[in-house]
Amino acid sequence: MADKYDSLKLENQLCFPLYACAKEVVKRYKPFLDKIDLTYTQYIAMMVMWEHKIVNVKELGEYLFLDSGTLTPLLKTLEKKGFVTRERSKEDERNLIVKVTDKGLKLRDEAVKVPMEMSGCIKFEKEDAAQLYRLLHKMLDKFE
Amino acid sequence: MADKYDSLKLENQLCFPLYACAKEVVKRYKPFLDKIDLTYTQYIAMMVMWEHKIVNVKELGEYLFLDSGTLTPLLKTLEKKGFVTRERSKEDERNLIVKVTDKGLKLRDEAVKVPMEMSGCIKFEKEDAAQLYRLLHKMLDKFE
DNA sequence: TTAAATTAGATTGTGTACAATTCAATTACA
DNA sequence: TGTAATTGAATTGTACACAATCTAATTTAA
Repeated sequence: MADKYDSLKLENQLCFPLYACAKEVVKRYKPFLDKIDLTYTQYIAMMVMWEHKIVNVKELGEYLFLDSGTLTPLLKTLEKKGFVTRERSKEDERNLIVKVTDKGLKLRDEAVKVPMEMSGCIKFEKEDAAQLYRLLHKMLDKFE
Repeated sequence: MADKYDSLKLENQLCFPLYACAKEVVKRYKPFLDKIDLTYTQYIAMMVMWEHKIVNVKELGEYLFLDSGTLTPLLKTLEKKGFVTRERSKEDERNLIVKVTDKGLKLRDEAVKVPMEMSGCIKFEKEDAAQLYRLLHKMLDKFE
């Protein structure tokens, strides 16, 4: 039953379950992230901010694999919500310095609930999760 | 060095490499898909069309994990490009029947090059790819 | 059999993603 | 030193993605 178009079947793709899984997982974050007024992309941006406190847009983009076209409006939104501040660097005015605010830091105490709630929602065996984590990072490494 | 916020570190997430990998892979399809005038989402939609020839929007959405809000404009675009036709079912006018056209079928002969070109682009060992495929489908299964 | 419930798509509004371009600041170098 | 090249963000335009809502067609059940 093999034919020359087998490589175009959805079930023979690796990219498709990757694409679909990522979407489905992000979708399942929504009800929990709604409670702390963040979208998924804003949430991972805040993860970087919580850990590093101060970054510029370029660094943030490298952490998140996102460019200024995505980050500029996203950071303006986070600024409007009061979670970060944005200002040009004095040493090099090309750099935009993003800082987490007190309000942003307070949000962290709410956000710690999210990973807990999610782990209750997606039941994936520890072994499998570890394997998946390893393989995805192995792939990501090839992209840098 | 463990603290109560460890669960919020980017490096401790499973969702993030999933999200980032999916994006990076789709991005790498672009130069090849440009040559056949398809976006990634249009490409996977055409995969379903090449295999099934005729589907309605609901079925297509179930294959692709997408809803009408995404598919309606996407199918209109594919119709404009001449790759599919859209018409209401006579038996049940709620159903919109999507059919691949001759031009759409011809495109398949160009599209078979894409998986080949991609496999040359992303070098992932067969063993790892198989593992990753298995784990992603295992996760997708939990979402249905 | 007709009013209520359900179903399939379409529409609207918000928020990404990203390629391509622009702009201003800085750096390199002829 | 002054011009060219580079760099970091912002902007523009296109295309998703999806929640929420709407509409029309069909099914259900009283």
